[in-house]
Parts: sequence; C-alpha cells; structure tokens
Amino acid sequence: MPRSDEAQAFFVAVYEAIQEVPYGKVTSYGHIAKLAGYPTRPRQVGVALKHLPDDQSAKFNNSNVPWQRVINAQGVISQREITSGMTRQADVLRDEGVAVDTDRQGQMSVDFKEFGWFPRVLPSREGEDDGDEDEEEEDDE
DNA sequence: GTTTTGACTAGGT
DNA sequence: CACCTAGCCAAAA
Repeated sequence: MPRSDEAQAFFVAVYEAIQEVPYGKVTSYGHIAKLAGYPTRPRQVGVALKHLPDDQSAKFNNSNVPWQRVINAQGVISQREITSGMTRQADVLRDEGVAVDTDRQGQMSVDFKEFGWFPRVLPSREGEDDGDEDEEEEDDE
C-alpha cells in the first residue's frame, strides 16, 4: 500500500495499464510507464509490481493484474530479491503459451519479436535489413 | 528526520 | 559487445 495519495494514483495507473496487455503477450516496464502517463519512471513500475497485493479482495491484486506479462526492455525476466518470483513468472508465461528460454546465466528471456506487444518496445531492430521483419500490428494511443 | 535500495532505461565510453 | 552513468522516486532501513 502506497503511503501517499500521489503514489497511490501512480500505482493505480500502472496496474490499469498492465491490465491492457493481452493474454499471451509481454511488454516492458518502460512501456507500461509511458502507457500509464509517467514516461520517466519505469523503475517505479517495478516498485508497484513488487507491492501488488496477494489479497484477492483488493481492487488490484496478483490475480487480476497480469504482472507476469511485464518484463524488462531486453526481453528478460528481471531479477529480484525473491528469486522464486522469476521462476513463477516464467511458469505462468509458459502457461499462456509464451516461450521462455533460460540461458546459461539463469536469465530467462522471451522473444520479443514473437511475443512482444507493441513493436516499438523491441530491444533492437534487427532483421529489418533483410526484410524478415514480421511488421507491426496497429495500436492506439 | 536522512540514507540506501532497487521487478528500469537510454545513452555514452 | 561489455560496462558505466545519470535520471528516477517510493519503500525500507
């Protein structure tokens, strides 16, 4: 629970933005920040998620906010204090049909190209030179 | 009160 | 490509 009203407003904006992420897709903290109207605070998005209530009776909680669809701009599930949380996130994503690959360093990455929400959050614009790019869908803003 | 931390990012070296 | 830095700002210490 945020202490100030201001922070609470931010939390709410973030949670609502996250609820817009479609099933089976992922997006970045930065993109959520922009969508919520606070383009300079991707970091605080992480804070909001960290404090997402488990309490199912709360207006926003870990079952009505698809927290698992938010990963970092590099397409990787961010490391956090509670390591098991990462595993759980990967698990839930796979359950949605999102392919999560774990590399040697224990980094769990998602192929943004295939599962990214908005194309503009792609970490890099590879493949545009040879035209294998699968082009974007449309979005609204 | 003040200081440190951190589920981030874009840009610079 | 691998690091480093500066912004960021709510929580926790």
